[in-house]
Amino acid sequence: MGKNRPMDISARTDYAVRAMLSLAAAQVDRTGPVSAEAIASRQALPKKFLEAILSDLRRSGLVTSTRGNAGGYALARPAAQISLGDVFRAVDGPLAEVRGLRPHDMTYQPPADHLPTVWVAVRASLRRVLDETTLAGVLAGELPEHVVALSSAPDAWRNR
Amino acid sequence: MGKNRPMDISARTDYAVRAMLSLAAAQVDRTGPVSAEAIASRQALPKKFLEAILSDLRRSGLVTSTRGNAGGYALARPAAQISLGDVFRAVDGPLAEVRGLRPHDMTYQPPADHLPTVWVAVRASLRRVLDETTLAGVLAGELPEHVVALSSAPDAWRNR
DNA sequence: AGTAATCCGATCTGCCCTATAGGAATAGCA
DNA sequence: TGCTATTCCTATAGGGCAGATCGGATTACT
Ligand code: FES
Ligand code: FES
Repeated sequence: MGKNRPMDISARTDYAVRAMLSLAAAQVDRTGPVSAEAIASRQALPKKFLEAILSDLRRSGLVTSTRGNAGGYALARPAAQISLGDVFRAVDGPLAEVRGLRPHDMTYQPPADHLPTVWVAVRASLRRVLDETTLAGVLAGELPEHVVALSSAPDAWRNR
Repeated sequence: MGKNRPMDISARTDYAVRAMLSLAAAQVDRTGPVSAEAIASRQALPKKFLEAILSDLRRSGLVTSTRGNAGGYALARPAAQISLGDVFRAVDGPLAEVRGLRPHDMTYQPPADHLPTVWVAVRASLRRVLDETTLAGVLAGELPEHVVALSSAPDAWRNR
């Protein structure tokens, strides 16, 4: 058995989301830009690694940065207009791939010829959760209805 | 940007599913056990690699094997009672993890404290697709209603 | 000038994915 | 008994990338 899970939320992605949530909180409080150091110490993230991740987020246009004294990072848009899907794509690229290709680019011989439909459904299902959940929503604990429904199902919290 | 996608269906998983579909077809046709060589040549898979994968599937109890002349592999249960989720778990372990841990085992500091709910929803969403799609369903092109709905949405087949 | 940040490139460690090789064990058949 | 086809097991190689850190260059404010 391999060790790479089909769905693996990497440290980089996890850190990126948590950093973005910190920036979202700062946006609400109307305080100025937040330094990497501040985020790192409050969320217990490795500082240098975090710096690299914030660079990715800046290059993707999700955050703005200010250099020099009293500089730091801030969200480029209102937290309600940034989805987790945006963050995922900024640090990891496309949400879902099959052997390094986009799901709909796979071609198969029978009897596997209906597989692309399943792969596309998997990706669509991910998008429904990640593209409709915003930073503001996570911050306030107000998630989309269907996300709440998914997470509150009987054994959604149990292993399988 | 990293290269590991959040959802990455690996070669091993892809091969496993295609091999299982071949065995499902053989089950319908009531022919005997299928050799690794036969599967490999018909689905264009690397034979030795496939052998290792079939070993995983056997250890997980999804397929049975017969050694010696005219031996090969066969599904251990009817194709309608084996889900893609079963196959995924057999070759890759748990469907979804966050930094190597189960989604509900993550603990966060505010303002990230609502994240576990989202992670659990992501996993639940995956389960809804993979655990309810069976080999028989993929073989016949008869997928669950909500899977068809997901895959037939307007831009489900487009990049984003 | 001094200070506090971002920014950039290089580097290190180890793991694990993909794939192959070689042969031992097994089962049917002539 | 020997022949053949096949699973089964162990070992191995190559490459790539995740995770993380260092040192310094650059920028901006006071
Ligand atoms: S490749 Fe089979 S145990 Fe992992
Ligand atoms: S770590 Fe930033 S480009 Fe990948």
